[in-house]
Amino acid sequence: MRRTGDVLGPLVTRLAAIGSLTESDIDALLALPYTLREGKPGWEIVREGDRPSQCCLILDGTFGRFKMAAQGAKQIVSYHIRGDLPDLQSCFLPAMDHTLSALTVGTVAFIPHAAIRHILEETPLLGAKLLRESFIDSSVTREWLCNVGRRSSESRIAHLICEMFTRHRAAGHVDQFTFPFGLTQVAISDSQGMSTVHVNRVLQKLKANKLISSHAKSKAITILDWEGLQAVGDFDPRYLHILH
Amino acid sequence: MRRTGDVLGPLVTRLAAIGSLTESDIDALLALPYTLREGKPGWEIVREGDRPSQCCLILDGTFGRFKMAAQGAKQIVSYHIRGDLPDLQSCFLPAMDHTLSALTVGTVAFIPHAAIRHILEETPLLGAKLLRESFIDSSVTREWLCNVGRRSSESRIAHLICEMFTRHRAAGHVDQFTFPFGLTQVAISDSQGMSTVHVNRVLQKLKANKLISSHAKSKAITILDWEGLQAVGDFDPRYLHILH
DNA sequence: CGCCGGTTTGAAGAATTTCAAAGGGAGTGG
DNA sequence: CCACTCCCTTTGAAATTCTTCAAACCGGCG
Repeated sequence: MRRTGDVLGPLVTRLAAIGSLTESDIDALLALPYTLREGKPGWEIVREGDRPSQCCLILDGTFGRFKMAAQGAKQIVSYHIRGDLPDLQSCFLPAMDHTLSALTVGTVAFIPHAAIRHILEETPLLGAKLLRESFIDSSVTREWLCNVGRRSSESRIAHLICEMFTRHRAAGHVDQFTFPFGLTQVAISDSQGMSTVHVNRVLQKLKANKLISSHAKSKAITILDWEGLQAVGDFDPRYLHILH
Repeated sequence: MRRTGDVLGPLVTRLAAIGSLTESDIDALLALPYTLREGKPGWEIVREGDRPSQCCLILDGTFGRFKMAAQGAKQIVSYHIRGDLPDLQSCFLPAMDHTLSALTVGTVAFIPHAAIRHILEETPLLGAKLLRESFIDSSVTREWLCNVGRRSSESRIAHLICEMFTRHRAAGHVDQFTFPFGLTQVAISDSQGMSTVHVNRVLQKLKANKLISSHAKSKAITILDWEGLQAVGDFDPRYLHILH
């Protein structure tokens, strides 16, 4: 990867992981205008109902998109890490139908819609590579639906860990089988449609079965048995559409 | 709506429901090349793993996209009716990550990827209107995830009925509060992550509470109490992004 | 030191699944 | 035209998973 020292390097890394990029693609991406911003857990970058004029590129940290159901129930519909463009849709649908917020400390770059539209209209081949990111995001949401709808709680959480490991690995975030996992058990429960208590018990079970271990201090997880975890989680990475 | 007698009229109706179309947009859409095909329940139009070279426009019937989880568990991730373009993503992601199949008898038009790509590249403004359909599809999937993850079974099914009613109404398929609903209870259970037995009981409860009534013969549902059904289903149609 | 968010534990209760079987309606073949 | 079959719906009852509630614990930080 060239010039990953650039601020927008994570975007290049991400798009390169899911499609091929030409030199001029990379130049165009790295030349995008942006504004940097940092925040702590709970920071709401865009809220349901907002009509943003810029897209958000995740540079560091873990972010989530969520919707509220009746009686304060929260459903996190996706997690986002370095290189993700979680709200490209806002270029196409004016009003946000969910909220994007920070789950850990993190940094994002805001890229004006106008700059994105310019790419989509003037260089549609590069535009298609950006859109691919969004289509993969949809694919991930479908897999999550499958997870919540049809997998046991143990399988669900194993699947989530497999997914986050695979995505962090593609983002170059992984040391062997250890990767950053700053999600609280509350966040996990809100994404998997279960209670916090149950998340806690399932995590204990995964640890007891020597599939994972966690390091509270470093907020990281180590996968002890990758094959076993994938089997328990019914995990097949094809839905992530990451090039091999 | 002009020229809705045209075979591709449902596409025009759909895109007009979610965005404005110019005369030349309509002409370009109606001039798209296509192949017609009909099928019965169980017909698999595109399968997981396929690399199709055309997109599928639904002209009649109800279709579903589904994924398989371990041990034969099926998760339906979306329903599709007249005017939907359920696999526009196949223009961007070569391999299908799910299967599209017919849930009732139905008719589709296949439109070659090349023709879609031509629109996206040559008339990006019209292309954006096509893409909007896909972004709304993602929004619907997120709402389903919220449904399955965080709503009670009664709320879930009420929500589903509200959604299908609203979509059918936008497609011009509705007579007062009666609309075609050809889904079996098995299909409902596979989409809502519950057992068939439970779906049956919840439907009985909705009927007992005078929220809906069903007509087995005509495979249709009548909503008896639209306000009440929306309240039970925690339904807010904004996620459908249908213009008022 | 004490607070605070997050994690862990126990126990009771509710929602939902599973299993098993019967009932109903539409279409098919004899 | 009847009998038969198939798919879908409906019912009952037991078993299980998961939630809820309530409280304790734990570690970092002001």
